[in-house]
Amino acid sequence: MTFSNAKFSDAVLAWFDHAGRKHLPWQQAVTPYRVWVSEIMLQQTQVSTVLPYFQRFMASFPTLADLARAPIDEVLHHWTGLGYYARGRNLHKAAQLSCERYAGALPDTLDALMALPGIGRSTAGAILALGFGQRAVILDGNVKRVLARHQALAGDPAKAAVSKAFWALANALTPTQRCADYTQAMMDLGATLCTRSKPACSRCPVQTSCMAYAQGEPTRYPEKQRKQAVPTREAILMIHRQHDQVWMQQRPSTGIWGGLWSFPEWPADAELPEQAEPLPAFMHVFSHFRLHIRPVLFSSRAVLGVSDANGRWVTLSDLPALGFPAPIYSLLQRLGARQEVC
DNA sequence: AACTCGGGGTG
DNA sequence: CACCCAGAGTT
Repeated sequence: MTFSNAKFSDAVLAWFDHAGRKHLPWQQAVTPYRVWVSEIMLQQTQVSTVLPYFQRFMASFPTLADLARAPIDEVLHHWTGLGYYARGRNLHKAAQLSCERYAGALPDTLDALMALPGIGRSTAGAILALGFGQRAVILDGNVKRVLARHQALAGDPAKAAVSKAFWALANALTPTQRCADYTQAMMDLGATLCTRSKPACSRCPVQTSCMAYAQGEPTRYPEKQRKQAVPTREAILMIHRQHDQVWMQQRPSTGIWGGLWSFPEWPADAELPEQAEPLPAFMHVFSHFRLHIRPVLFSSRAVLGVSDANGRWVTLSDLPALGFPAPIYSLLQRLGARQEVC
C-alpha cells in the first residue's frame, strides 16, 4: 500500500467514526446470514425501500436453516413489491445449498460465496468484510461514484475495461485494518455525501485530494451511456372470478416475474368475449419497457381460453403464502376492496 | 460485451 | 420524464 492510499482510507475512516451510519438493522446483531440477506435486498434497491422488507424477512426466517426449509412461495411472498424476484429465488436456493455443503453456515471464502446463486464479486466482498471481518473489496454503485470522482476516472463503469480499472483502484485503496468500517464508510460516503446530484463536497473527508472537485464539476463522474427510450407493450389480464375465488397461474421460474402468481393473459390482438367486463387500465413501468395493463373481469362459471397448467383458484387467505408482482398485488387489493375477493 | 431482470425515489 | 439505486445471471 502506498502512502497516499493509506491517507485516503485513514481520512475515510476518521469521517466514518463521527458521521457514518451505525444504526441500520443489519448493523445490529451482525451475523454473516443477516449481512447476506441485507446485501441481496440492497442490490439495485435503496436503503429506505429495503428497511421494512428486511425486518419482515428476519422475523419470518431468523436463521439460514429457517430460510432453507421454508416453501419458495412463502419466500417470494416476502419479496412481493421489492422487485428483481430472481434475488428471492437465488437466496432460497443458496440457503439450501449452504445447508447441504457447509452444515448450515455460509462459506467464508470469496470463491465459495461466488459459487452460490445470487452472490457476485461485490456482494461476496461485502459479506466477507461486514459479516466475517475479513479484508475484502466491494464495488457497488456508491463506491464506483466515490472512486470515479476522486480519481476523475472517465468511461462507463458498465464497460468491461473500465470496470477492471475500478476494481483495481478499489482493491488498492481498501485497507487491511478496519476493513469492515472502511467498507461501510465508502457506502455511507456515496449514499450521504457523494450523491449522484448535489454532492456535499464541503463536508467530504477527501475533498482536498478529489480530482473531480478540483476540476469543478464532480457530477460529471461516473460517466454513463444514455439509454434509449423504452417501448410500450400491452397485456390483457383475464380475471376469472367465482364467488370469493380468482383463477391465477404461476409464471415460469425464468424471465419476467419468474415464479410469481399472475392472471392468465389474453392475446392483445384477439377480440374479447361478450361477457368480458373491462376494469380500469393502468401503466406499469419496467426498466426496459412499459406495460399497459388492461384487466378484464369474467364472472362466467367456466374458465375461458386458458389452460389449467400451473393454475389454481386463489382466495384472500391464500395471499400470504404466494408471491406476486407489485401491480398484480395492487390489483388483488383493489378487487378485495370491492368485496369481490374476500 | 450486450442484454435481461422491478420497483421506488428524486429532480 | 429521465435517471439511478449496497448487481448478478444469461446469452
